[in-house]
Amino acid sequence: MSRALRDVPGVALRTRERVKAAAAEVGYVSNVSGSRLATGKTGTIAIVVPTAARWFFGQAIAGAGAVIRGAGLDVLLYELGDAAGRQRLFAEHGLRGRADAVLVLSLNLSGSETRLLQQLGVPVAVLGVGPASFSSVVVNDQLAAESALRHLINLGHEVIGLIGIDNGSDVTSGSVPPIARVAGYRAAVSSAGMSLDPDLEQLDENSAAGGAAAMTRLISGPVMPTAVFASSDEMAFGALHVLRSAGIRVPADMSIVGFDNHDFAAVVDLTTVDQNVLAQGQAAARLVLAALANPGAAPTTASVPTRLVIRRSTAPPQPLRRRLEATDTTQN
Amino acid sequence: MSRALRDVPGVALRTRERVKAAAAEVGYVSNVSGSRLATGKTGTIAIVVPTAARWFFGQAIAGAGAVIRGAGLDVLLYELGDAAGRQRLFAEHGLRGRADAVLVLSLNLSGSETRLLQQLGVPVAVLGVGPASFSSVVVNDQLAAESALRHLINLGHEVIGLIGIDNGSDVTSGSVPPIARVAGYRAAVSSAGMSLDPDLEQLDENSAAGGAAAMTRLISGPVMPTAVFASSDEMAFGALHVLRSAGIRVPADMSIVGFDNHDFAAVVDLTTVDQNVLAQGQAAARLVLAALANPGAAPTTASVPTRLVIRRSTAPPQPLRRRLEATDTTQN
DNA sequence: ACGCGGGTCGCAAGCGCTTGCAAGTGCAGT
DNA sequence: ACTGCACTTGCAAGCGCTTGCGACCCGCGT
Repeated sequence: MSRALRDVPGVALRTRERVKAAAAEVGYVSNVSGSRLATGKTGTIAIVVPTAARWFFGQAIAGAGAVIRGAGLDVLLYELGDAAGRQRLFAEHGLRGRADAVLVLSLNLSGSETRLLQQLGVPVAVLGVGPASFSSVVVNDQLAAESALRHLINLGHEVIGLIGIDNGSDVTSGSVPPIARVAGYRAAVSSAGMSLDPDLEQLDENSAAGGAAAMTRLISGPVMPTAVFASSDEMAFGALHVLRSAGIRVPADMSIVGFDNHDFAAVVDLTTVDQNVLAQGQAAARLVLAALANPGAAPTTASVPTRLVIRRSTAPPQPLRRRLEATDTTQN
Repeated sequence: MSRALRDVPGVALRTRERVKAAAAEVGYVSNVSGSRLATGKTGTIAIVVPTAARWFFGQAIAGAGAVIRGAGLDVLLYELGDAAGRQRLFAEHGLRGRADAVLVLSLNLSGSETRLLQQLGVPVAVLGVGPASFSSVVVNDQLAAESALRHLINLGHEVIGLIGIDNGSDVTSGSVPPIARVAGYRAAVSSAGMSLDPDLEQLDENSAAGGAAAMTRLISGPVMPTAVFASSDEMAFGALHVLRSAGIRVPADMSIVGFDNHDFAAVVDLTTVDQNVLAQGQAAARLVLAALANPGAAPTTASVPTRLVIRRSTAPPQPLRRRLEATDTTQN
């Protein structure tokens, strides 16, 4: 008897126990498909993500997954992979009926994608800025970037470069942060009375290679900054590599601050803005669980705080001084 | 008519088209739960993994996921998280009826866990060494470690340290490689006519912090090695950090080689053993798909080749020379 | 023109579970 | 001892899909 196994009221305690004992004896396990059909619920939440192979998404998946599993639900993982994969998932009815809710991690949803998600008829929450019709968890990227910049400004830096994220046409990348972080950079620089210089803003793809390329452009440009704000730690890592190869010492010759607090930021002593991605994932999952529990409710927006983590990649600018020999280019 | 939509033979072409057109018009999408109940297949493969938040598993999930999705199946992600989560998944019938097959990534399965998986009655494949009853994809860790060691030996190193993985009681860690890599280290050292010294073998948890701790012990031990083999890149990163802080230059004063070819190995110029984790994930998925297509078949073992990637963290040992000033401890 | 057979079509019987409901049980009140 | 009520129990009707099978249609051969 189904009611006994599921602890539904309306069954005498004795009967319940008898039934459970019998079930255990035979090794009976209720068939999931049957109950899904009968109830219409799948007990599953879909997580849609560009790829699981990048740090940010790994963190977010782990955070969200823990909360979802804690609620007794399963997680169905959809990695978009590339544009074709993205198309496939959204265009066909790839998600229909497979999950009770969906969690979209850091994707710039197009209008039609938003519409398709709505037509699914299940709660949707997004990580990052998204359509107003969905719950979302955000980080104040602009403010966070500004705080990083103020740190550099307070140290006395007057020529500060930007390494920004240029998503280009890459579907595996995130959403709005790129712009917001650039805006934070500009706001802080301007309000410190310094002028904005396009040569000091170098955008590239969000990766170590992109960061390296951007830094290369900065240190070979018309004005050499004494400090650089990188929009992601991965880009900062690439930038550090270039600096090391070029014999430019950090932080003596150049300060650098990143964004993320990636696991390896501590390993390379990178000052960075900590955005707790794990917590963001958890918050997003909680939002979607709340929507599931209370279907009528209006979409909510949760905000996760950031904080600046100061390590040893930032220091006051060195006043005109002769450059030491770069004896250590190969040092790690 | 179900047969028309699914392109099952036995339906006239004209009828099929008519049905499809009508379905499209009404926006009809077949109910997944219904078909699952009727067919007994879920169209889903479960991936069991300690956590999605680490590089290795992110890569493996992405690799396996791409193949699974390519076959038109969904992936259900189970992260163990901790011992309790592991217990929960295996002990209760957490997986029963939810997936047509399961892929276990890098877990040392206990006897009872193996038995429970077998009782699921679905194909199981594992990434890493596992029970003979399951298909598996492996890497020859010992040979790979030996090749790394031979590289150091050929460079002329005669005192080579080991930073090894000590899983301790951590469930979120992997399987057999720790031992195999240590064995490779010992085999190569011995066969080069050098003697093994317990002080040169430092085990710690597989993380940057663990690598740092192990390296600290090595450079403060009774014999100072001129080269070190680290069993994972993450440990090597931590080790590099310690060396930099200590003013020990790489590779001038100390060579170091890692294992993994982690995304950031290139960024820190780390010589390392590339084990194509993405390919391992793909291979594991293919194994499980094959088992699904051909239920009777005996378990297979696929082997993924490794290769040594030489970067700038290894060089011949410097013969007795005076140590330069460590002016650059803060450099990045 | 009639019969036959290959090819289609549509009905209906499940798949295993949930749940409303009628029947049944036991106990307290009269 | 009988009636009434609250609580249990077990039955049966779906949930939406797949699939075996009988009914049917049409065109061919005789």
